[in-house]
Amino acid sequence: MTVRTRFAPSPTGYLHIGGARTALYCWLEARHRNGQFILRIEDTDRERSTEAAVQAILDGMNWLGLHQDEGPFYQTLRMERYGQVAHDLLRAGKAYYAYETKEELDVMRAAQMEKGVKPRYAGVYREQNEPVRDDPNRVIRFRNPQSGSVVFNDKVKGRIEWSNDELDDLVMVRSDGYPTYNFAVVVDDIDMNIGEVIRGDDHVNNTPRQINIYNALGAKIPEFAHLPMILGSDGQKLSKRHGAVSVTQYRDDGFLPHALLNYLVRLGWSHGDQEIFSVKEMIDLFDVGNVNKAAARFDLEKLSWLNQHYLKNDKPEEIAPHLEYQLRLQGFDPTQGPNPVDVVVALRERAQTLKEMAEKASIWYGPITQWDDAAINKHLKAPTAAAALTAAHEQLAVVSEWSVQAVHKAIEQAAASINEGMGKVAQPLRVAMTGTQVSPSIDHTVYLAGRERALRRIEDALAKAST
RNA sequence: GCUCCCUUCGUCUAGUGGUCUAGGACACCGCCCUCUCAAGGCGGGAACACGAGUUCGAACCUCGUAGGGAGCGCCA
Repeated sequence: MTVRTRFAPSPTGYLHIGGARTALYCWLEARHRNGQFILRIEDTDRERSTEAAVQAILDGMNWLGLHQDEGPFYQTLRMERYGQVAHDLLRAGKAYYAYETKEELDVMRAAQMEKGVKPRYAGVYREQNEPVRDDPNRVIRFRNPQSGSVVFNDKVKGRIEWSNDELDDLVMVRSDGYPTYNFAVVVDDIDMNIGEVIRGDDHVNNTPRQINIYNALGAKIPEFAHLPMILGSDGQKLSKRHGAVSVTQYRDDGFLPHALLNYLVRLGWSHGDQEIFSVKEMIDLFDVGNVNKAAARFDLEKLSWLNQHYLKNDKPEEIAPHLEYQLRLQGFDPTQGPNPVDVVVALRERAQTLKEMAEKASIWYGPITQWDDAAINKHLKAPTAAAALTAAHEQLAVVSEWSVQAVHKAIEQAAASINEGMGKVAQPLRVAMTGTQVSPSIDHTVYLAGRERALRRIEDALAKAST
């Protein structure tokens, strides 16, 4: 028997880090157990759901490569079905109509809070058996059992027991005819044959009431796995202040999807001491039963480390398209400079993100915009600078085939010709090429500039050196 | 207020009664390498929230305390 899991976001905003991890775990669990992964959009809250949010979620999932086997299904397209199930429950006496106004309910709750008891529905309609009547306040409530308790074995939290007298008669169908979350999920999960419900642990409290609905419907109860939250680096709830926003923001900040996936899979789950996981390894090794119970903090530095790990270890040809995306994002034309593959090779040990890489690469795709005065004074105005630059210019001008090796050799010869070490030539040259004293190895730095641009920059530097 | 959940280095975690003077990774510090910056190599400091109990023996089991979180909607 195969397992079906689902990711069921409500489209009220972008796909954030917590949601992405939930999606990843659902996807991994389905793949690991050879099952199906279903995507469902929970859009019954018409006030807050937007089409743009749906698109943002789809974009995020797509970028991460978490492709669903079925869906996306939209709850608003299943209205008829919810109505039908609600009426079945009504007919069976397991649900009833109630007519309190929101104000009446508020008063009820406030009074209970004041008395120090847990606020629960305590209206009259449960017992009154009121027939259907036309009333703008008419809702359908679930007749929750009043005694006994609900027990379930959460795959991450363990055994959880909930007394039924903690639960009240929740609204299943609102006065506007739309189903509420707790009712719609159960109907959907039954209809979609979801065998394992994996979601954030803010839903543990809802689980007992949902189990009661499963029972009322005579349906098989799925397995549950409630994932702990992801906190910001300060231990507080994730919010915009942490910069931890939509997953596509991580794309634009220069992270590789695989790096984010690897980071997320290790946040709350582990396999011994292993830190690096290919997607295949994740699928093979992941088991939602091994997920930690405690919330974890999001650590951008570790994500960055992983990102650089993949920058260094993936094939440069695979990284290059991502770098091109960044270059364009920063307003550069990747065709007006060196092959991005070569840039990746030169910079991958010097940048943790593609954004950083593109910033450092800007000098090869456009003019030097930042001149470091200290660098000019120290290296271009050094006593040997002019001679070194002139020698380099001579040697580079006659290199027959422009390659990293040939450039390296030319610079060596330039140094030899003026009886100086590499440093005396490399540093002025570096400033000439970049405007700063920091860059990749000098041969790569010159090579990537291209011969014409390199020679021109040496001439410009010579001019600067003499002023 | 009530209910439920959580607690190992700064952070992510290993650990399921003896092999733990608690292991790995990120970060941090030092050294080496070096044309700059990195990357890399080597080394270092750093944790079982607290208190009782069970046991020959507890990071691991039980209870309590403290701290943190979630929920108590015609939101999801």
